[in-house]
Amino acid sequence: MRPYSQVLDQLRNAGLRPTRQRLALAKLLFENAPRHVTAEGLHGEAQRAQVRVSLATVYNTLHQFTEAGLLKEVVIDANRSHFDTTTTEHGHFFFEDESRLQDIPDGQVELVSLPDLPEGTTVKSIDVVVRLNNS
Amino acid sequence: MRPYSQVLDQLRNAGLRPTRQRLALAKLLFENAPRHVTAEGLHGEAQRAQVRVSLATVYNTLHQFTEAGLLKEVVIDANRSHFDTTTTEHGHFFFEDESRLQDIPDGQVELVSLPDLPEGTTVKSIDVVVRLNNS
DNA sequence: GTGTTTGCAAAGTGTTTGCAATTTA
DNA sequence: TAAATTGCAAACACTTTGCAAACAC
Repeated sequence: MRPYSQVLDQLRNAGLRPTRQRLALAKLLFENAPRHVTAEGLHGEAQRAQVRVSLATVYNTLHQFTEAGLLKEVVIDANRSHFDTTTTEHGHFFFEDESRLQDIPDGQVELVSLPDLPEGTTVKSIDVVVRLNNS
Repeated sequence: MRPYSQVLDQLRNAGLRPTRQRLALAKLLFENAPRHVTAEGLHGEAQRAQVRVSLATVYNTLHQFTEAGLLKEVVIDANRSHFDTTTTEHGHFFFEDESRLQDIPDGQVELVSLPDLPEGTTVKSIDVVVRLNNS
């Protein structure tokens, strides 16, 4: 839950100018958070909301927001990149038939323990995905 | 651990003719199992082993083997498809800096419990990925 | 022989990039 | 007005596909 009002500050802190496009995309993303988007999907939404923004800019913006810590990229789907407004650690359901992502409520997918790490490595993230089929 | 000798039978059972290309790829895959490959990587290996096989055939073969249950596709990397000779449930380390995959030993990444599933769904698989950075 | 498989090259898909025009500070 | 950002179209990387030739049974 990241109030949209904080977003402007976070853009500034990340050295990102609050352009019309970024603000519009941030609004779509964070006023409806928590949520998951693909570039294509967010672009379509923007168009439907009468926001003129190119697909290239949507891609750039998603990556910039990710670098700024506003989003987390979720690698789950061989065909498409997904982004999540929730950046804290949590698991995902992935509906294979619809290529749709859904958060697993906190506390429902804890690991028994952290595995022994290979020498000279640090954990970047731990991703738990429960892949689901209909029926 | 799937002995290479079983592979011929499994190809037959899957209705796949044991062609020169399939046998050669199966040999590379299962004589060195457990292991992880990408299409590009396996193709390179085949060439180095003097096996003439096209990249298109490598792709086709990897998918056919996956459908036949000989391999499991691991979606972990936004840029490339990875395949694993171990088809039973287990976690993975992913070395982000090298785009390399490694199995987590059995028992080191168990979940405390299965989360409540959304209505009308069944679990296809549960994927646990520990993403690692060097140092 | 008949149906399957292969390899090539072309097409496809999602994503990134170069650069001129535009916008922001 | 200097630097950042956008949008377009082209380029890209990986993957899939159509089809004629080669192969398996």
